[in-house]
Parts: sequence; structure tokens; C-alpha cells
Amino acid sequence: MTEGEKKRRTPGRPRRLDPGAIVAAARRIIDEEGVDALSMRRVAKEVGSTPMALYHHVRDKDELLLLTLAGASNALPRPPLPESPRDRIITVAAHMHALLERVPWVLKVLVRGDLTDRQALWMAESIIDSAIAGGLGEEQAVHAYRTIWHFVYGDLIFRAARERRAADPDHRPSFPATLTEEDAKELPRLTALADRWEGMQRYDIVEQLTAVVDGLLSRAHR
Amino acid sequence: MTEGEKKRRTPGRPRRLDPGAIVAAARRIIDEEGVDALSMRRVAKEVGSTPMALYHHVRDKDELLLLTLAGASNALPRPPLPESPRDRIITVAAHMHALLERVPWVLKVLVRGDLTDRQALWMAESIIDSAIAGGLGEEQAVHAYRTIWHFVYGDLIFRAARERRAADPDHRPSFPATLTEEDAKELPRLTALADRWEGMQRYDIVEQLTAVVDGLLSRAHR
DNA sequence: ACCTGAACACCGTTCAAGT
DNA sequence: ACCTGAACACCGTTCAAGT
Repeated sequence: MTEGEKKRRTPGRPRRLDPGAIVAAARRIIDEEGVDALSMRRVAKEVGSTPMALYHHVRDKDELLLLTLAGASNALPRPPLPESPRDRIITVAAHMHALLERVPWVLKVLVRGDLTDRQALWMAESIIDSAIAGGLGEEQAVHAYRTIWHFVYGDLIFRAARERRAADPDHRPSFPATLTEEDAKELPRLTALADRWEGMQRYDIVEQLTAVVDGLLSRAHR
Repeated sequence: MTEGEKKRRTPGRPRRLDPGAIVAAARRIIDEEGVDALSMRRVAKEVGSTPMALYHHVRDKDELLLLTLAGASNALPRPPLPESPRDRIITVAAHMHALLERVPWVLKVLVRGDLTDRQALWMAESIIDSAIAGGLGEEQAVHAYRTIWHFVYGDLIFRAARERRAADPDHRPSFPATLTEEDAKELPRLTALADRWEGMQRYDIVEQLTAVVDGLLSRAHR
């Protein structure tokens, strides 16, 4: 327990509530019952305290969520990085995707803070560095990184939504069901694809990432 | 007022509440005060009724939101479509982006229902059709559409988040501020970019879309 | 069929007070 | 400095009853 020499604190009252315990409780609730189950009151009960005591350790609910996320970036071991810049970008992007797929509830939080957890920065570094090695300018490389990140994020959001929908027995019918006959003329492709539509929605993320990365790298000043 | 011959309804009580008025009220609230201000109670007050009366016309709050979205797809005139499949995809994707940028609050709702508003389907049709014309197989074309859509979605989410952050005076400091000296070795690129980082975050959506589309079309079996 | 009132089971957060 | 209790100002939704 030598995690940073406690700096002699005695003035004031001894702390009853451990910030670590608060975060741990929050993480447990989320893991077991989903983000929607997380409330300040619920966390307080879990740690045997009152809702308001928590506000002494975290600014608000958002900050608690952000703290809960920290460390999730280590859930998977870092993948070995290939030589070629192109493959390196694809590998890291796929890793980012795999990492976040395990904790889909962070997506809501992430949007407020970007992926700037200290443990996650190596991914941005690696992608940007590889993009430059692949021939992009600095600004282009940053834009490429953001494009990849936005795509990964969008993919994950819809992935999670699809799973939620699948779990929900009486979900609203969507697209193919709502096509009428008059639509057929205006929407021939969609009409033709209607019965195969559902099965076609899933793609291989690495395949799509590869296409995106190739497109981005094709902008290199050659 | 000949919008679909009222089908002689008399049995039961005459309706006091107009479904159209409910949706209109919801839209007004959202436009003026943001999605977060929308509540069933608030809408009820606006139309001079009780919260529970609303449940007679919409299944739940989600459905009300979805209804509010319908029609937003017509906010912008359809752009003229270029000849080349590639340019057609880019044009339509950019239109999709521009459309949704005006109503960022729909993003939350959209994830539950996909972009399947009747008025929005022509965009999917057009992109998929163009992708096939560009040489992709049917399934590839659908995947390309989804990839574009996920990217556009992710981009919009972060765009909205950045604006919210900019509006909030005391927002938490993120990435460049949190870099320490020891990070410099592990994260040389990010360190070097740190002071130019903020200014580099904005990209031209059409430029990035072009790269993505080119990447996707490069998968055509030639 | 359509609408109401009361109630259930919650929220996040502020504020004044206690130790 | 740290924690508590009560309160504020809300939520979405169910349920039983009214017209």
C-alpha cells in the first residue's frame, strides 16, 4: 500500500467514505444492472452512506461515470503492432473497437470527454504516428484519426442498439416492414433487398475499417 | 382539409386532444428549450391537458420523440445528383449530414429506430444504388451504406458535444492539458501536437466523406 | 373511446445544520 | 473536513375511476 505517500492529512474529520469504494460500487452496479440502474442514491446505499456524502468526493454524476471508465482501457492486452503503417492503423482501430465493445455503456460518457483516459492515449498516438508514416501531413493525420474514431463510435452505438432491440420482445417494426407498394417505384433497391435486409446489416468491422483506412491514406501527398 | 377521408368515427367520445397538436407542442418545446426540457408533463401542460391523456395517443415518450422527428427530413431541398456514382454517394451523404446537423437532438432518438423515416429512405436507396453502380455487390453496397451512416452519425454526435462543451463555461479540461512530462517519451506525436491540437479537431466533412467513399468503392470487384 | 386524479417509485442537487 | 436530513423541483408510468 505505498501508492503515493499519503501526505500527512489530519486536519478536519477522518474520512469515513473511500473514494475508491464509491467508484467500485458504481462500476459494480453498472456491470450487473446496466448504466440506467446507476443513480447517486443507489451508489450511496451500496456504500452505506447518503446521496449527499458522495458529492463531497465527486463533482456530479458525470464525473463519477468518467471515473468509472478509467482503467477500462486495460481490459485487453495491447496487440502486437505490424510493420506497415496501414496495417498498424487497422490493428489499433480494431483494438479500440474491441475494447469499447466490452463496455458499451461508456459510449454515453465518452462523448463528453473524448477518449482521453491516460490509458487510452497510446491508441491516438499510434494511429496518428502511423498515418504520418503513411504519408499524411500532421493535420491530415489528426483528421484521419478523428474520422476513424467517429466511425468506430457510430458503429458501436448502433451495435449496442441492435442488441438492445433484439433483447426487447415487442420492439417497434422498422424499415422493411413499413414499405408500401407505392414505395416500390421510388425505392426499387430497398424493395428488392427488403427480405434479405436484416441479415445484411452485420458486417465485419475489420473489413470496413480497412476500406476506410485505405481511403484516408490515399490522400497522402505522393 | 381532405387529408384522408376521416372514415366516419362517432362511437365513443369525441376527441378533445389532437394528436397533431401534441406532436407540434413537443417540437416547439424541443426547438425552443432543447430535448432535455421535453417531458410528458410539460407537453400536457402546453396542450392544456394532463400527462395521462397523452398516453392515449402515443405509446410512450420514445414514440412521441420519433413522431417529432418525422418530417424533419424535408427541412432541406433535395440536392441535384451528379452523374458519377462516387460523387452521387458523396453528395447524398453530405446532404444527410447537413440535414441532421440542423436537428442534433434527433441523434438520441435515431439510434433506436435507424434512419427509417419514410421521408429519409431515398437517401439509403440512392447511396446503395450508386454503390452498386460503382461496382459493389449488393451486400457490399449495404455495408458501405452502413459504414457511411455510422461515420456521419459519430461525427454529428461529437460535433454536438463539442458545441455543448464550448457553451459550458466551466468544462473539464481534456487531453492536451492532462499531458505530463513523462508522457512525452511515450507519446511524442501527441506532445508535439499539443498546442495546435484544439485547432486541428475541425475537419471538412465532405473531404473526409470523400476519402471514406473512395476507400469503400476501392473494394469493387473490378 | 377518451380523459382525469391520485399515487407509485423514483430522480439529481441545494441548503442549512451537525460533528 | 466530512457527513446528514430534509426539502425542492422534478421525472415516466400504472391504475381505477369518471363521462
